[in-house]
Amino acid sequence: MTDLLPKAPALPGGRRQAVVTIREVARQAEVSIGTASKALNGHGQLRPETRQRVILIAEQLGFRPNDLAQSLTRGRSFTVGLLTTDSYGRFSIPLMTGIEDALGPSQIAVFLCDARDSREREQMYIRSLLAKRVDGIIVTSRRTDPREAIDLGTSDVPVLYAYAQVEGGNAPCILPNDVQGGRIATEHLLRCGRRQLAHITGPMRFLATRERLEGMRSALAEADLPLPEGRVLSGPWDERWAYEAAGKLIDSDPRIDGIFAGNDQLARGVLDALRERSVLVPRDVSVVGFDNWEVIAGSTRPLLTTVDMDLPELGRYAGMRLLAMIASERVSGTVHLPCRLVIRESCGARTSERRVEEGGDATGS
Amino acid sequence: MTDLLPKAPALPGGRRQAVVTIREVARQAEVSIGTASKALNGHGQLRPETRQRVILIAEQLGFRPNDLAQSLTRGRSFTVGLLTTDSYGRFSIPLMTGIEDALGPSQIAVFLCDARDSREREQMYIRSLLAKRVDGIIVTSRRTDPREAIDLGTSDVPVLYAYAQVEGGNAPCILPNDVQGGRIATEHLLRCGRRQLAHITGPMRFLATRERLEGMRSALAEADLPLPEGRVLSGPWDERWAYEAAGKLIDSDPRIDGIFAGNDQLARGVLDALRERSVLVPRDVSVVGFDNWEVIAGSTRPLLTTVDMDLPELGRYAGMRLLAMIASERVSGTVHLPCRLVIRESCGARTSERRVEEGGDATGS
DNA sequence: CGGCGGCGTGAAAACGGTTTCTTCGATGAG
DNA sequence: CTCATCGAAGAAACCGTTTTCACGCCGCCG
Repeated sequence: MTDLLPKAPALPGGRRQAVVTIREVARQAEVSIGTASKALNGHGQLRPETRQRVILIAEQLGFRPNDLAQSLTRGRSFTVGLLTTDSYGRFSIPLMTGIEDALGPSQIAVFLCDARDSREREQMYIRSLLAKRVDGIIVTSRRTDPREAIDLGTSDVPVLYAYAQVEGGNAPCILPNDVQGGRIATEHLLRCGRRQLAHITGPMRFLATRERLEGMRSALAEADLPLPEGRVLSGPWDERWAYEAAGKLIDSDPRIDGIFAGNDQLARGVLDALRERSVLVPRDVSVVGFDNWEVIAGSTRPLLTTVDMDLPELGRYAGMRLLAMIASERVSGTVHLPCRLVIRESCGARTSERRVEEGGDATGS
Repeated sequence: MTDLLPKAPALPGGRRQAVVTIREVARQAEVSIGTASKALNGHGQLRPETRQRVILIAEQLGFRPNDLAQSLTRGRSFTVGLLTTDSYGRFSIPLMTGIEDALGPSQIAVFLCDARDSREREQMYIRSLLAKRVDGIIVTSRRTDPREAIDLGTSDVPVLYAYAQVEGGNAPCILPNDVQGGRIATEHLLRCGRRQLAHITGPMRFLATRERLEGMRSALAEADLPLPEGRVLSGPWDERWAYEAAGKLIDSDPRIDGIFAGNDQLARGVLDALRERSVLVPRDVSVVGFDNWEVIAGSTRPLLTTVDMDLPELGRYAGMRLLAMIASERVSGTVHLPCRLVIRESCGARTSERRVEEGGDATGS
């Protein structure tokens, strides 16, 4: 009599597992479990009539196959982990958006784990992801400096680094092309007729800082323009520092007519300093930022022209590559994706014509 | 002929599942699978010697139990889903931090899903979470206006709304106390000796906007001060609008000595407008913001005194309640958690003494 | 009319664990 | 010396689903 009751498994308390299993579907459709499975998955050869009947019953009952059981037999979980140290979500959320877009069609879900810059938390998450038998792991971060590879133990789950890279080795990494980003920012300033350029940027210990500067240098070199030491100011990623630095710079060197800021926050500080000195942007000086962080670039006066790393696209690309790795293709090496310029008001371009400047193609290395 | 292909082997290609199973552990430890399981989980009665041997072998082999299999027998997955529509991560990431803190000790992992404001995506994620047999779902959003309840079909998985609420019904919701937040902001202005207060805030269709205003009104009423209609300006959540609004306001009504802004972005616009008019903050006018969004509040001049909703704490609280629900406790009704004031420079308080003002206790409703 | 080859279906073995039920031997009490 | 007891371990059922394999039935051909 009561032996029909599911005998309340591990769930403490008395909550009933209202979930309907394939057993129940099979019973009501008066077929075997195996047949029900085939009917629902479009496999095997069944009489169309039978198949329809099973499907109908399943729908009526609101049957949803248990992913856990499916994963167990399939040997994979249709899930990938996104491991991040970016606790603000500034980079990881747009990245995740792109990854989901790439993985969605394959029915793969993405699991975001925030390691909060702690080695132990990271290791904990890795173990958890491996235990969940994820199909792959994407590692991302708050900046693109090389980091250690994650430790997978004996597992051979595909791992890919997106907006993050590994020191040495040839693990697959997807990165924005900071050099090209610095170059298009500079080229845009030149195209606006600016010749006396300066750079206000973050600490030189960051790879991104150095690469953006390198891009600027190369663009200037092509135009046969110098970049005197005094016009490259490196400090903390701090708006107030940029404000002060820009103030001093423009006071001591009023000929400057174009400033490339290492990120949007710095650019904002620069704009403030200029405005307070009644230096008009973009009439007197053009300013370009980096990041296209909407909350900043969309509210400065004037609106900020800035470089966009297109993180969603980077995520999509990463997703595609991970898919290939899951399909056992050997993927390795670093790929740099181009940045694009988002033109707003701070360089003097017509705001009506809100174009986007593309850089080169993706380049392997 | 190709009708044999669809059987798409779980793992395409030849990647070897290098993972060691409990079978392998049992074999090498020369015990049965059941015994191995007991040894590793501290169950059953085994000779200490046997138990140790199994554990040792398991460690050597780097054995990690397959969560999928465990979840299948246990009937639960030790995973909860965090469903958000906040594509910036501005609210969901801090919230997630708190949730993880609360759930971590119970070995429960958190799955962040970004529905991106699309009903279909949301439904898709819900189905996916249910299929993964999550132990619970926390719904969050970008704003706290009531929304529809999510549709779980026949499932009875515990659902909790954090920084989000459901219209009607008595689903469990955890919200910041915007009224109290508005009140402590106003009280602080009063404590700084300000008497001619104004409010620059977002659209009145947002619940948060109305509640913060209500809090301001109640604080002023207690102090027997009026809040004339003309001193409450409602517009878009847009820094530039606030900049212009504050400018006009202060021009037309120079007696104003305190401004409470509906969020930090608006506060920033206000500060800019005042600075351009050489109105000194905090000497002439005090300004309080709302949100304590570090990227803004930490870089205004002067640094912004603002209300913090303490999302991580809200998350922790939500996590605790969800835990109770998972343990089959009946939890319902809305809970409001207090906001706190983060004192920086924009109100004239000593910056050295960086205190935090607490509001009342949590209040059920 | 008897084998034969589909077709449609059910039975059963996986997947990797947990848990209950047995079994078996050693021990202590009567 | 016998029997009940207990400790330690193995056997087996189970979780929900997929997939392989075997089986019965049908019509067809010879």
